Amino acid sequence: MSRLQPARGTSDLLPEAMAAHRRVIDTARDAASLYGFQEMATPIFEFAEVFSRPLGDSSDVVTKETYNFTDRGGETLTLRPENTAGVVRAMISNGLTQSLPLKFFYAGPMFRYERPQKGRMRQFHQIGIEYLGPRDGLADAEIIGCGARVLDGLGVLDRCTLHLNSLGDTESRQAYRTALLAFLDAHAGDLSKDSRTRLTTNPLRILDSKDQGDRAILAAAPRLDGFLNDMSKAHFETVTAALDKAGIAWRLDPLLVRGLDYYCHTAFEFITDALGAQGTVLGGGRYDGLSEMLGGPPVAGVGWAAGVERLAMLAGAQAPAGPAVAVMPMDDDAGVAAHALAEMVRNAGIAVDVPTGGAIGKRLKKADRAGVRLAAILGSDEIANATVQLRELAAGTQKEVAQADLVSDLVDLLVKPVGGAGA
RNA sequence: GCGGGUGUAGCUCAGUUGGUUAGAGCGCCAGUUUGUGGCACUGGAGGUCGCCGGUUCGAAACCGGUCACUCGCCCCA
Repeated sequence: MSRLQPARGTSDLLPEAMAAHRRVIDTARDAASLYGFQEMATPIFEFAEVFSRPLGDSSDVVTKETYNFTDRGGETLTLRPENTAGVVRAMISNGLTQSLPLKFFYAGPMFRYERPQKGRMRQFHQIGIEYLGPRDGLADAEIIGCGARVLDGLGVLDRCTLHLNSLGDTESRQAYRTALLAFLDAHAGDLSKDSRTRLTTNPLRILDSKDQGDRAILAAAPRLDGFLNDMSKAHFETVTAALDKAGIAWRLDPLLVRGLDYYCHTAFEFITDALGAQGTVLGGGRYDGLSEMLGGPPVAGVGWAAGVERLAMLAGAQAPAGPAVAVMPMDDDAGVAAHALAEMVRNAGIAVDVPTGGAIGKRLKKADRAGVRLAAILGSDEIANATVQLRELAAGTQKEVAQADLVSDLVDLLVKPVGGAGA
C-alpha cells in the first residue's frame, strides 16, 4: 500500500467505476423524467441548522455523523448527510411554494462520518426524487413506482423486496409512542444497551434493532398499525391500493421505522440480501412536517433516496466506452499529419484517439484491447499520397483509402456489427 | 465509538521449524520482426516485505505498538 491514500471512507472513481455510477444515475434520471421529475442541485454544504433542526438533535446522523466546520466568516456549516432537507430549503429560499406541486430529481455526493464498510462510505453518492405539495397517498405510490422503475431499469428489481409501513400522522405516532414506551419500560432491564439509551432518545428506533434479545421482546410489543387513526389508515390504504393496482409487490413491515424525525405516514425501503449488511438500496417516505421545521409554510412532501454505490454493486460492472477509431502515426514524423486527420474525423462527430509513442504494433494491440475497432494508419507514403491505411482491428484486414474518403468509410464500417465479417 | 480478519511487485498471490541476493503468474517495457498487434520465444524494469520499536548472531516470518484496508455492531443509501 502506498503512503499516499485518499482520506478514510473516500475513494477515487476511476473510469470503470465511474461508468457504473453513470449508468445508475442516467437510468434513474430517465426513469424520473418519465414521471415529470426535473433535475436540480443544491449546495454540498449548508448552514448547520438546515440539517440539525429537521433531523432532530437526538438523531445519530446529527449527533455523530455529520461533517461540521466553521468557515473564515465564523459560520457553522455542515456537509450534507442527505439531500431532502436541502431540497426543501431550496424550495423555501426560492419562493417556489408559489409554484406547487414540484417534482425534483437530484444526484450527488453526501457525507457521513461513519466507520466504512461494504456499501458504506464517508463520501457516497445518492440519487433521489422529492415530490413537494401533494398530501394524497397517490403521490406516495407514484414515487414508489418510480423507484421500482429505476431498479427495474438497472435489472436489480427482482433481487429487491419492497418493505412498507405507515408511521401515521403525529397524533397516531404519539399515541403509539406512549403505548410502546409503557411496554418497553416494563422490559427495560432485558433490553440491549443500545436500545436502553434509545428509550429516552428515540424509542421507535428500538423496533428495528437487530439484537436477538430485543427482537424476542418486540415480538410481543404493541404494533404501530393498531394505533393509526382513521385519517392515517385511509392514507395508507390509498397507497397500498394504488401499488396493488399498478402491480408493484410489497410487504408490510411493521418494524420498519425511518431514522429521521420528520417522516410520517408512508415509510418504505427496497431491501436486498445480496449486499451484506447494507441491504437497503432505495428508501424514503413522507415528510409533511419538514418545511415548517425549516421555518417555511406547511408543505407536504414525499421522496426517496438511493445509494449509487450500492446500486452500482448490485447492477454489476460496466465497461467504460472509449473511441472506436484511432488515427495512428507510423512514427514521430507523421504526428502532425495524424493530428490534423484526427481533427477532420472529429469534425464529423466521430470520436478519435491518437496513440503515439512506441512501436506501431504495440499500439495496435493496445488499441484493440481497449475496444478500438478501426485504425487509420498514417506513414510517409500515405502522407505523400494523401491516403491512409484503414485497418479493422478485430479481423486484421486493411485497405488503403483516400484521406478525403476516410470519414465516409469510417461511417460505413462503424455501422457494421462488430466481428460481422467472420471470426 | 466497539469487535473479527488481512497487510509481500501495478494486480492476484507463494515464501518451509527464523538463515545469507525475497519469488511466481498476469500486466508493463524491449528484442527476435528496419511500415503493422493478438501466438511463441528471449531479455528487462518494477519491492522502505504497511510503519515504529523489541527478541535474536540473523526477522517478510516471532512479540508489542501503530496505521491502513476489509467484514460486522451501531446507523443508514
